[in-house]
Amino acid sequence: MSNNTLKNKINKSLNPNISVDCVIFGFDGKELHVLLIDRENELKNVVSAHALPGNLIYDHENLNMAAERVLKELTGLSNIYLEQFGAFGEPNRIKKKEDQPWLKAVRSNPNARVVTVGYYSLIRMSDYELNPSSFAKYASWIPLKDIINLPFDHFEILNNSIDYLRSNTKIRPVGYNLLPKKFTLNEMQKLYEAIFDKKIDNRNFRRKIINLDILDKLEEKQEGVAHKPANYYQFNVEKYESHIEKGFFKFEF
Amino acid sequence: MSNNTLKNKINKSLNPNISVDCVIFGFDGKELHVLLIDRENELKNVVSAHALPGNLIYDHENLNMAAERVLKELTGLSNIYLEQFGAFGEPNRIKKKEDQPWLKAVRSNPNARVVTVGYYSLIRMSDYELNPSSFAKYASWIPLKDIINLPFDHFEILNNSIDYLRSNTKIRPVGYNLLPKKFTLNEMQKLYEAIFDKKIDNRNFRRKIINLDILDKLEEKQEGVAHKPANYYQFNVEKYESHIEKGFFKFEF
DNA sequence: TTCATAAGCGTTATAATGACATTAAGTAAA
DNA sequence: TTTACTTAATGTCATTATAACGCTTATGAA
Repeated sequence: MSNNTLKNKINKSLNPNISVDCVIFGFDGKELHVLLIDRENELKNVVSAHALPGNLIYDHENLNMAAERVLKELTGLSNIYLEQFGAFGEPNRIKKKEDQPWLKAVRSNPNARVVTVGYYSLIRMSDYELNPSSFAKYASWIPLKDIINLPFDHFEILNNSIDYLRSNTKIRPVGYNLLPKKFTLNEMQKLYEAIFDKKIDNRNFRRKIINLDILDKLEEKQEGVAHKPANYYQFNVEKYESHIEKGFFKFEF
Repeated sequence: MSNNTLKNKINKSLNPNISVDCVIFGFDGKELHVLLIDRENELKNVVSAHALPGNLIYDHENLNMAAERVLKELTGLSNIYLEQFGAFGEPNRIKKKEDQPWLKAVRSNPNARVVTVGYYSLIRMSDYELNPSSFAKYASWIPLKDIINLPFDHFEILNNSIDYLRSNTKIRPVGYNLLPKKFTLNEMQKLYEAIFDKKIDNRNFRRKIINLDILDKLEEKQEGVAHKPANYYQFNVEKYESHIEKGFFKFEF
């Protein structure tokens, strides 16, 4: 084996100690959902069938690339903007007894100590529902409120990601990756209500979001609805980006 | 070797793939400083003598523990509250040519791919100046503005930590770990000015910080100063904690 | 005594906030 | 064609937060 071939081989190898886990949030217009993989495909009778999509990284890829790859491999999703929100490194984080069978089934080195880096993303649920890849059947949207435990430290990771999402949402606008291209202000408000899990006054929400000056009001209105049709809006990407660049602004209710 | 001894040996081993790096900020009343280690002690003629204190983690410790240990080993500092601000995992982050001699000098596996987790802390500079441990001579406070490059990706890590510190400071009060136990409002203002690198109106600063209701005004005043002596304040830990618990508040100028 | 220095206080005009109720525009059903 | 139903959309007001601004005070030093 030449030096080069060896090098390639090394570079393509999974690093036994570092993984990424992805928390993918979706919004169906009513509540937040999380995309979880169904481990029954790999092992019957696992204690908790669902888990965050995650896996070891390759030595030749950076953490973002790894998160994107792993997400694609496990759910079929690609071209997703992922944001890192924390590293999780308790030495016993994957040592729980009930998690061992699954680890042994999928890892060549199931006893290695693994530090994982958490990534999260907000996506349009419809994108995933409409374009299932061959892998898609192994993952599904679970309403956030129905998730009461997860294997490993995934439940802790999930809770961390929610905190992060909320913090983030308070200091920059959210929804560009989560709402449809065209959306009504009420749809956007519903999203904020879902994220913060509380009712928001509609007049104040509108005033505030309009004053941010990151949305363009379109000519188009809803059609075929049995009530006053709502105006469609879309993000003005330029203003939106510059707003995020410029930094913080308060966005609380 | 018994199974147990083997286990202990494994548990006590450095993980070749995961490190922590610490960005320790200090404040001397005027400007922010960063605690950097001096690598000349380990290798003469390194391109950049200074580096962030950091090293590989042990398999038996979690990331926080590792950061605390590494910091202690390299600088003598202990009992420091460290906060994670990000993971850095570019595959080539420690592959720069000029960094290789040092790596070869200090690492048993200098070619391993290492993902590092960044921690930062704010401490009273005087604590470190007054209590140098035997290791202390290998580290020193460098004014932030004088740091123009660092080995590996440490400069990027440093810049990330500054962003994080600023973001953090905008949404929660800072200074509990950075200011002396007793401090004047002007000292606190100077700290905020150092963090944001801008002048703040003193009347508005006072109003805002007082309204937060996290400080206790002490009876004590400055003594021996050639001007009106300032009142000392201290953090009211209970109110301070509950403020942080409760969550966000805007603190901008 | 006065000088230099930083401390500490207060007002005002403007902007942002939260609380609150009614009208408008469309479809569906009677 | 009228009425009912549903969600969209708008405005005011009292309160609070903000930014901008200048003067007085307490002390040690000269």
